Amino acid sequence: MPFPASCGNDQPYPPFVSSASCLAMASLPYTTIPNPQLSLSKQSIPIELHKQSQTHFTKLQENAKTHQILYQSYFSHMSSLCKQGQIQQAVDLFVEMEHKNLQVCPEIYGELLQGCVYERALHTGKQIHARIIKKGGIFAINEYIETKLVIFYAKCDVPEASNRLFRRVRLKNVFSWAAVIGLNCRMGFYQEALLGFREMQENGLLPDNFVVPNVLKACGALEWIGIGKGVHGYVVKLGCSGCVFVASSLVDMYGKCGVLEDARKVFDGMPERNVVTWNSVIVGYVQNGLNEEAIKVFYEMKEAGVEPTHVTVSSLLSASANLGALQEGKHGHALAVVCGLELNTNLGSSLINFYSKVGLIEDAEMVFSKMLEKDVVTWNLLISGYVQVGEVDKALNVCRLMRLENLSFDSVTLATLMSAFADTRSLKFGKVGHCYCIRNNLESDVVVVSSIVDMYAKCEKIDCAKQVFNSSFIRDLVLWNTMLAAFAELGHSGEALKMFYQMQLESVPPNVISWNSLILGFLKNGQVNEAKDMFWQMQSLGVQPNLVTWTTLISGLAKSGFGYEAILTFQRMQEAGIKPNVVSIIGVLLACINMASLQNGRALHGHLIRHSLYTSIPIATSLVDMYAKCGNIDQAKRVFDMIEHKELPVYNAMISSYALHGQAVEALALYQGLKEEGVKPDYITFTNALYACSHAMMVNEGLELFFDMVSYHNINPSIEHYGCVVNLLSRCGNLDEAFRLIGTMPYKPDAQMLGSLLAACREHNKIELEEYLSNELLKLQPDNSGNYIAMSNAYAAAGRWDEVTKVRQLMKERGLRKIPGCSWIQIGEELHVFIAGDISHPETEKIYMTLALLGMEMSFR
DNA sequence: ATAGGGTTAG
Repeated sequence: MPFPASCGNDQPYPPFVSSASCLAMASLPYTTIPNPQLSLSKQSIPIELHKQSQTHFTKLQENAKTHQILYQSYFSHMSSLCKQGQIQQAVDLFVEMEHKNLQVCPEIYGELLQGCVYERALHTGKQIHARIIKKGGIFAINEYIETKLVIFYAKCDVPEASNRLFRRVRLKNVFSWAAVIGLNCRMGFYQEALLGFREMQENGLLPDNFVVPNVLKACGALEWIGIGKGVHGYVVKLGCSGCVFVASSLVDMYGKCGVLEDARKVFDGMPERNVVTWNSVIVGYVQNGLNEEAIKVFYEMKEAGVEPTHVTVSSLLSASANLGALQEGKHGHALAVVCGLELNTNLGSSLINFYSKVGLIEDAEMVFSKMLEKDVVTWNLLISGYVQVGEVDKALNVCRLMRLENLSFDSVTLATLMSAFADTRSLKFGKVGHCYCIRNNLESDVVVVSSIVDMYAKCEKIDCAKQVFNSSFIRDLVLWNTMLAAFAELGHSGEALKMFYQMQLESVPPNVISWNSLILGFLKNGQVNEAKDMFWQMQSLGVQPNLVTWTTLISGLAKSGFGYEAILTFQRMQEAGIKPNVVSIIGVLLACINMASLQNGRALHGHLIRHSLYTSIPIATSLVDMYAKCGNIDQAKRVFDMIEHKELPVYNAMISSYALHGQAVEALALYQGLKEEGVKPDYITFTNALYACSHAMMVNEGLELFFDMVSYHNINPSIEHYGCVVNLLSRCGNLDEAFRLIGTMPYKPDAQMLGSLLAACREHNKIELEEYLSNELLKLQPDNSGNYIAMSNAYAAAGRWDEVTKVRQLMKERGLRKIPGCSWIQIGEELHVFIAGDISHPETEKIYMTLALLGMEMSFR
């Protein structure tokens, strides 16, 4: 009994009431509904028919002689208006009927309420309800009207009224049950929906294919797979498993519960499928992280010739975004355009998400500007897009625009922003964000709390992080891991271990990430054996190490001086079937550097080429670094030359290599070269180039570089930059110039700078300055015994032997162990030596030997 | 009956 969806003039149509049939109907009891087919759906009423009814109505009104005929004509016209969605006109007509004192029957209220349901006209419906109550009698206690009222309130999303009325109805039918269960589903009261389903069956009513989809939706939302399977069995027994609606709901339910095998089984067994069925499978795969599968099904769907909808494209875009699949996502966008899909908030948001995940932020911006309607999700996605490419300022600007649109931030906005503040170490903004969360009750969201804790941890405020962590009463795995990682990063392995135990006491089982952080904490604290122990423990407890675990171990071993073991671990990782990525390869190259083993480095290079792992620029950059630091600058240059599209990091690595090998001319030539290639140098470039100059004592070139950096590249020099120039100037004997520079720089001179000045003073015989500098240096690093020696030497040089004795005394008092046997200094041809106490001290003996070799005379005091 | 966004480890 399908009713034609379209109603062109060429289509034969059931005749509407003719005047004759109207008269015939007039003799029937007035409860008769003119044409049962017409009550199916409001869209079914064609305009033509409506006009017909209008003419009939006027004609009848003129001719109507009897009360009943008039009533009937009103009724059918009103019913027609209701189904047209013109509820207000219908009500007006009703009022007119009352004025004419026409006797109305309960069905007329039912008809009006149905009209209100179509239009979701809550206010009008309430007025009708009020009239029903006012009328009382059979109108107020009429099961037909009561059921209609239940459905009306249910469809208008007023659960209180709907449930109260529903409880009063003695004879509950499938329709009212369906309405109430549906309402509970829409409101998110899934358990109530399922309880209703049970109660309905207990009352002996058979659920139909209108109720079942809602029940399955509730099962899916609650992830109650047991009940879901039960309903599946029930559906089969009822014989409605062939219904597309029911079967699609089953697919969706299994997908939501994560049982994709069963979802697929239902899907494969379906005799008839529609778009929703296909969409449900695709969505199921995407929501369970099986993005490749989702894309595969999408292509199968295309093959089957099914026209995609918004849902299809949205899901395809999600899968593409998760995989970073550029082609597929762009295909999705093209498809949306070709199919003429309107750019609604969902589709637009999916597009923005896709484009920002693959790094095409301009395309994301374009989609955003084309969208007519935007909601919080849309705005959040644009903000997140900017954060992902590191444009935090732009993200903040979008926040401002969002506020101008009178939209307020939600927990997603804040979590995104906090992660940006964590990445950029912006404590100030982070604090502002935290305050916003407190004011707007966003601290009740665990995700937000995690992002706040992480922000404080990354901004080196571990106490604040811990405080926020402690004040949160919901602690999920991610929050625990955030706190654990914070302690691990600092090398506070004891605290990390405490977190690790405590989370288990609070019934949160650790995952790979927890183990990885624990291992990192030990490695950062130099506890290599403990780290290795944890690596075995996790495996014996059934947690498989992943790429990050192996990489953590490899880099940690390399940094702790266990280069050989790091290389072995790298091999074992591959034996375990894990393919190395950029980070792990860089880690193992670091091992070669720390071992200064050119042999291992070469072998590794060969291995990378044989296994096609030598693909990315970061790896090539590390290779350059490795060859240079292992002593082979020529090989470093060869690797460098082989890189096709050179970017800044590669140049920086090569310049640093030249600097390391004292090849300042080559370093400066490369600096000129990168500028000619249109590459913009950064502060690292200048650090390396300045080191090269200072090493080669190229004063003019060094000063020119410094000038270039400040004037043409707008780079604020760091203390390291100043240090290079100060070193350069002082070593060339231009101490005055060096001190002038120190006077203008916005930093306090650090130990390294003072040390290099001290050395220059020594070289150039500036004894007074040496004394001053060693004093300053000692203030900076009171625990460094080398500084005491420098100071003692300075006093010795000045012949102030009393002061030397005092320094020795001071050292002893402070418990500094490495006390050398003597201080000595050569002034002109004269050598001054101070021997402290033990003359057989190894240091003293060393000096005797040296002096003897130099053929110098010694004067003692 | 089906769709879009955020937090943790190398």
